[in-house]
Amino acid sequence: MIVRADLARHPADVAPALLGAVLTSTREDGQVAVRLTEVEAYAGVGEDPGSHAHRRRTPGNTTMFGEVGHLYVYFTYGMHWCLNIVTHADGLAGAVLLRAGAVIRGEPIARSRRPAATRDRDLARGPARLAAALGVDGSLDGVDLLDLASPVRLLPPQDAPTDASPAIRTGPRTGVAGPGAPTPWRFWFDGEPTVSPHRPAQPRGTPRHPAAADPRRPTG
DNA sequence: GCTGCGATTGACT
DNA sequence: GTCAATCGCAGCT
Repeated sequence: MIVRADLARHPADVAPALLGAVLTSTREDGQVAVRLTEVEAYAGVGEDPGSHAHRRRTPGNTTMFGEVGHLYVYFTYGMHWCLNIVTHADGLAGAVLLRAGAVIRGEPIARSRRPAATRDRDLARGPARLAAALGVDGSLDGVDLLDLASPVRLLPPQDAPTDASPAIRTGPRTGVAGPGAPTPWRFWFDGEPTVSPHRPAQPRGTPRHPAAADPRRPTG
């Protein structure tokens, strides 16, 4: 049983404790459960340049400033949803990004939602893939993960800790550049095949499209 | 009002 | 390894 107080701490403290926890989503087409294998911590205003809440509260990040234990869902790259669990000490804004997991229940449903996945381990391998496998989008932003009646719920690890539990590893976060980049706030299970490949942040200022490329196309 | 870019992914070479 | 897809928001004018 996960209680609110477990999440009312700094996201960097909460994040490793969430590894192995189970996220379940119950949607119209069925229930899918995922065991978390990779997470990243994002702290609040001023403290963490990589966080959505770094600058100030906006309509888009309001959930991050709200009660801990709620789901923060954001839209990125014009097509992907990403899931976070709101966690912070009193009066701050913080969240743990759910980067990857292993589907432990409802695999056929997850597969139907992720037709591009060719292997089981790819069903929830990556933040947007995890959201897709669970069937979660922006309409579920702000739901209480600790409410029994919620469509998305957070449950403690189902297996008792044993010597065989995978070691937790840490490293710099994915896609975060600038002053906050070296902060080792990415946590994952060592050797887990569902952990997403780490991609270093792309340096800014180097145009990806050469000037010769004209975005206009002839009609056709 | 306009512009650039992002806590990404999948297809293609 | 490289690159296109696609849109809401922040920052600037």
